[in-house]
Amino acid sequence: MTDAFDDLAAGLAGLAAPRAIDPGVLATLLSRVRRRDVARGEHLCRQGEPVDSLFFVRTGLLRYYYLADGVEHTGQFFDAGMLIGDVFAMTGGDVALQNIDALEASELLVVPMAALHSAYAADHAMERFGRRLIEIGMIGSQRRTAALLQLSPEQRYERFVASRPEVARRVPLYLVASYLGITPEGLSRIRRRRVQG
Amino acid sequence: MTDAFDDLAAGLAGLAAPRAIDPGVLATLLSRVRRRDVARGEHLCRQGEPVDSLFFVRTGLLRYYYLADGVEHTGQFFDAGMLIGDVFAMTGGDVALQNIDALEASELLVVPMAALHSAYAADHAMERFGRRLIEIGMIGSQRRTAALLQLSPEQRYERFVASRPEVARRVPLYLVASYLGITPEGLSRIRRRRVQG
DNA sequence: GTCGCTTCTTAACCCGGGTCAAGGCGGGCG
DNA sequence: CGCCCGCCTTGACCCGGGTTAAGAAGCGAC
Repeated sequence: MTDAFDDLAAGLAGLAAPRAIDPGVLATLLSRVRRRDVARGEHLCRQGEPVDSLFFVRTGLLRYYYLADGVEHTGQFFDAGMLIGDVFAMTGGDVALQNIDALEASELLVVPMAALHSAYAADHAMERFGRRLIEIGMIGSQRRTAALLQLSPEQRYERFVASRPEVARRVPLYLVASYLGITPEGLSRIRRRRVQG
Repeated sequence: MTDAFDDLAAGLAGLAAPRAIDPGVLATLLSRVRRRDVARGEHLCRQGEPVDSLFFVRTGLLRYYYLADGVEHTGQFFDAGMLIGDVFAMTGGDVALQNIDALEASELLVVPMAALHSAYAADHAMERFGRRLIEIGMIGSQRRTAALLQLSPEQRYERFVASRPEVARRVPLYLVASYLGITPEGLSRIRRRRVQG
């Protein structure tokens, strides 16, 4: 499982690295991490159903989305190096509020929530690390809210392409539309305007 | 400062109460909490400026908002019993990304971030409590994102009134509009439709 | 009382994106 | 090879909310 640690450590290097975490606690946590390969289209969880893990994306691309009267609304995309999980389910909610599926064949590391909670309980520094992770996610979530409030669909599209060009290339446009909160037809028109005007 | 503790404890009772937190650590934290009364319209922080505290709302009503080319977009309202603070500034970002102001004359408890971080460092259970707080905020933020993605302004208004009737009564409509992501005129039309039919 | 400010509403016009319906295109599979 | 299906685009029409401009109601200050 050393390679799992390397990937996780590398992926999380941008955050305050887990320096002070007790090596034994970390080893125990990592020993419970499993690899999992998922095919494009495969679901890791569905809203209303119980989940017991969160996922580290080693390669590939995933998203979480909400389903409202037949329409999918994409919350966020996750590519290599990111952690994806249902926060509600992770914090005692037991069932997921979101759906998570793979947009490409992906290679994941599966972190059992029970193992994570054990690690939190066993080591203060680990708990702190978890707090930082959520805080960073919270800032991203608030930024997304701000974007939805203050930008037009067209501006959101430009900003999305500018900030995540890699993801924008790999994701089909109808999913980009569902992330921007518009229809595929709407996005198509926006793109045409950009080429012509 | 006992009354400060009571209020905080009562306000946070809905969360996993801070039972296991070391009494000494808690006492030290609470000893550094100060009361502050703010007038309607007063700002607690502005985007781009440093902040060093977060706030517990004892009475009154506040909000945070973003300013984009002269237009205010309200992120969330906070009334009695809630904690309000700029997460980015609270996590090493140093300056605020948000503006916070009082919509009514309010009575606050001011928690210095330095004191909070000391308490986090001093006690594992306190750190965990902080993690839970952020997690709960994160779930709320994701719910808000989902609402903006999948509901029309009209639906968002209905849902807002249904879920926070107290706040809806106390907040001027032009601020409700800025929370819903529409203009006061737009909200006015929505309300008229609802009355007529 | 009245001046002035804030808040809310109304009306007219505009426009972006939703909706519906149709068609194009490329790639996988039989 | 040819078919089908997933993905994308286009066009026509509609409609909600933005924009602009104006005015009404409430209310505090003087």
